[in-house]
Amino acid sequence: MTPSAHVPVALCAVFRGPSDCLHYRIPCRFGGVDLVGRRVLVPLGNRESVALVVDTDDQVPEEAVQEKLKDILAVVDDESLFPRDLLTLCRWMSTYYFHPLPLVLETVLPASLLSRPQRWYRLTAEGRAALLEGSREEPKTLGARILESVLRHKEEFSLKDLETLPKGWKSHLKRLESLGWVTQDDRWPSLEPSSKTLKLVVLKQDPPEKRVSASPHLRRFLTVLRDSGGTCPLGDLRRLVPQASYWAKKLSAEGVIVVEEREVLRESPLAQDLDPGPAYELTLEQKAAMEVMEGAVVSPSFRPFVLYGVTGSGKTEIYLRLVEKAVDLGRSALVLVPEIALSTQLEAVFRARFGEALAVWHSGLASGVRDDQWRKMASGRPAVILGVRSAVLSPVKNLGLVIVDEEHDGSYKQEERFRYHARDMAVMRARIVGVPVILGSATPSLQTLYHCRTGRYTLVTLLKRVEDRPLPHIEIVDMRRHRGPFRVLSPELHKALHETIEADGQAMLFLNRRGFASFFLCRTCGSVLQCPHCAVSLTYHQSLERLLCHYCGHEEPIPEGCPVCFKGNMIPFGFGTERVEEEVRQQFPGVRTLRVDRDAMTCSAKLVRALDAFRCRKAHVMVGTQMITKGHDFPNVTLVGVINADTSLQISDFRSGEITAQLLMQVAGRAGRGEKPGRVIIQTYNPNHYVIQAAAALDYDQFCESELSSRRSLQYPPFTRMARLLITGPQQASTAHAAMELGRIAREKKADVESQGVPVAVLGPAPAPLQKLKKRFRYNLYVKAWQARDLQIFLEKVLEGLSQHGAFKAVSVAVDRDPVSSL
DNA sequence: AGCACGCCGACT
DNA sequence: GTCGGCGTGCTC
Repeated sequence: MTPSAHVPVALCAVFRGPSDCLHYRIPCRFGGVDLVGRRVLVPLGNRESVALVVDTDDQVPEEAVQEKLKDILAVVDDESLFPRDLLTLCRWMSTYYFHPLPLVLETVLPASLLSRPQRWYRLTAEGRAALLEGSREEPKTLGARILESVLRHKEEFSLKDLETLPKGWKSHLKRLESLGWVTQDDRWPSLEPSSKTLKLVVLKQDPPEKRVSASPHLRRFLTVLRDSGGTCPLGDLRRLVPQASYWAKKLSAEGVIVVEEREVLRESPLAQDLDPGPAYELTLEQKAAMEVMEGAVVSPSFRPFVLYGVTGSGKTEIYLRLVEKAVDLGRSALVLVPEIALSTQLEAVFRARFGEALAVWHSGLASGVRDDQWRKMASGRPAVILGVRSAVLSPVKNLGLVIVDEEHDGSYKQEERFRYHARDMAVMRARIVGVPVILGSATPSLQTLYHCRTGRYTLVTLLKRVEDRPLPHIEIVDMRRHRGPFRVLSPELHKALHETIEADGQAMLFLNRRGFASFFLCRTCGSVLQCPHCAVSLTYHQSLERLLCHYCGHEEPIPEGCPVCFKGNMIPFGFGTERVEEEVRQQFPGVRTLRVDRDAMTCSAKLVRALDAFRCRKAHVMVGTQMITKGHDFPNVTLVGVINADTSLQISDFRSGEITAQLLMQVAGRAGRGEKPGRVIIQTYNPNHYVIQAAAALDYDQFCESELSSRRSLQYPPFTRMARLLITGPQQASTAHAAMELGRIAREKKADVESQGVPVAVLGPAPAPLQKLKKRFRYNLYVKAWQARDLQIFLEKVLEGLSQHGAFKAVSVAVDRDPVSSL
């Protein structure tokens, strides 16, 4: 057949299929409808797969492809699953992050929408007769025998039921099929919303007063019902009124009430009621900030704003009012928060303000809840989405405003598989839709501040704390002067803790290291216990009495003696949060402590409870990691101690200074949020380091000034654009070889592109700081360019044809664009 | 990701 | 001699 240009063709991303999108013909019966964003069933090889139509007027590149075009078999959805802007964003991300579009879409869509129709099998009449005949010879393999037994006893079954069978059933099933003893048919997994029904009690008439006064439970039942406006979920009544079920039954039989069943979407389990709090007057500064940003919300246009406000300057109230504005105008708002900050006061505040319209989106959501949230948003009524990183990929329709709170936070960057930056994607999404985006922080990233200077972003500042609370007093303790037990709590910090507790205040101690001791060392041979899967030492956890790898989760018991020399004793070295807590307990008997880190806080509910307990002053001292630094407001905290300010400075990365400065400023911001003034003690071995000095002066601007100028002279981001190529493989030698080879290729292509006037740089390869992780060896190769598009061109050239290259057989190359971590 | 094809060890 | 192990390679 001659290839015809008139055949309509769809570009499809096949789920659980090849990493490139494939073309399929659109049969006439599907003509005239827009298939983009809908799922279709397509033939792939000898099977049928589910795919998402990504484009319909796509040009088929080669004639060779035209000849093998197959037809779309069926259209699955009645309408697009995606708001158009989200699909556009996905395609853009696929290109920018060098991540295959089908894989991007697989991470965006809930799992329930990815699955194929299931194949069901049943015995035919002929087959039943044959299998029940006694004289038939038993099949040889165990799998086949069990299969026959299943066939005899079960009416019908899917492939899933067979997965656990021992080998041999697959081929036997085929044989039975060819004999005509077994038939199969395909069924779609149920696509109905897996919602539950809510029983709603509606008051129809008032029962006679005499009866009501006779029963206190009935009286309460009616009071609650009336208080909630005559309509109340039965579940709520049950919780508040004894014997509610009995009365509901009785009253509905009498016609006093009606119980309606209504389908509801499951909610996030974190939903909780809270009163909206007193509406308060905005400060002059806040009003001015509102005025700058309001316009872009009212008549939407793409405008990036940076809300640079010191901790406690009231950024949240501005978010709330702008979101309110967008919702009032019938549009939706997307609010991104860092990982840890969810399930905190911010959620409560949003819940109180927006109630039903709020959808919470976080990684801990059960899959069913996530499916429902997806449907809720795709259905398109105006909503406020409050969520972590992945919420930037939520199918919110009719977006009117995007907010990224604490935009400098590292948790916006996904550090595995699909390494995207949610803050950058939030800006991109806002740009695609044409709406304003607000990046808020007390310590904006240098990249963001740089965009303000170049005029791409509009800077809005809040310099004053609400109610003019004073900034905390910062003290630096030179730890080089302290030995022995004072290495954990210096005499200065000890004294401050003592004074704080005496004065009935609360203290927070921060250390970004979990566990009791950082490593276990043999006194005789000096061996340090390492993780068998990663190139890191194991951390000693006293509470578990075990050694843990913080990177892969490996754990093992404490060895009796040294497993290397069999002579020495192992002793713990270095310290983490567990040890800090123990020191406090020992040095301050009777003082109540609370430890907040990943080990103590196994679920978000526990974290919420712990933070509430601390807020209610159930503990004097809270010891914790990153977790305690974000977004919490503890009015009674007057002392903040940074146990070791150097941990994040030691990271071998050009961003370590920026990260440390932000961390210290944020931690300091936790002190003195109430009426009492705050005090901050920073313990460090580098008291003269410019980052520590800047933090002590609470002068973030000054820090950024000097950091930016050094970044400029070193040609680092934000003045250049970087990408990291992470080479990993199961063998040391072949991975190292592939890394070298990639370096060679990159330098070869560098010459190519530079001859066309595209200046780029190649750095490395070098073993990654984490040389081995989860049984894989790791190497880094950095490339950089002065323009994003130049970097794109260069990366495309370098990666082109790598899969065919022999050195990359068992070795994979991951692209980490705009890397945040060098590990 | 599946599922083919294809080339080497333990069984009839 | 077969059955079946899982190593590469393609799927519009």
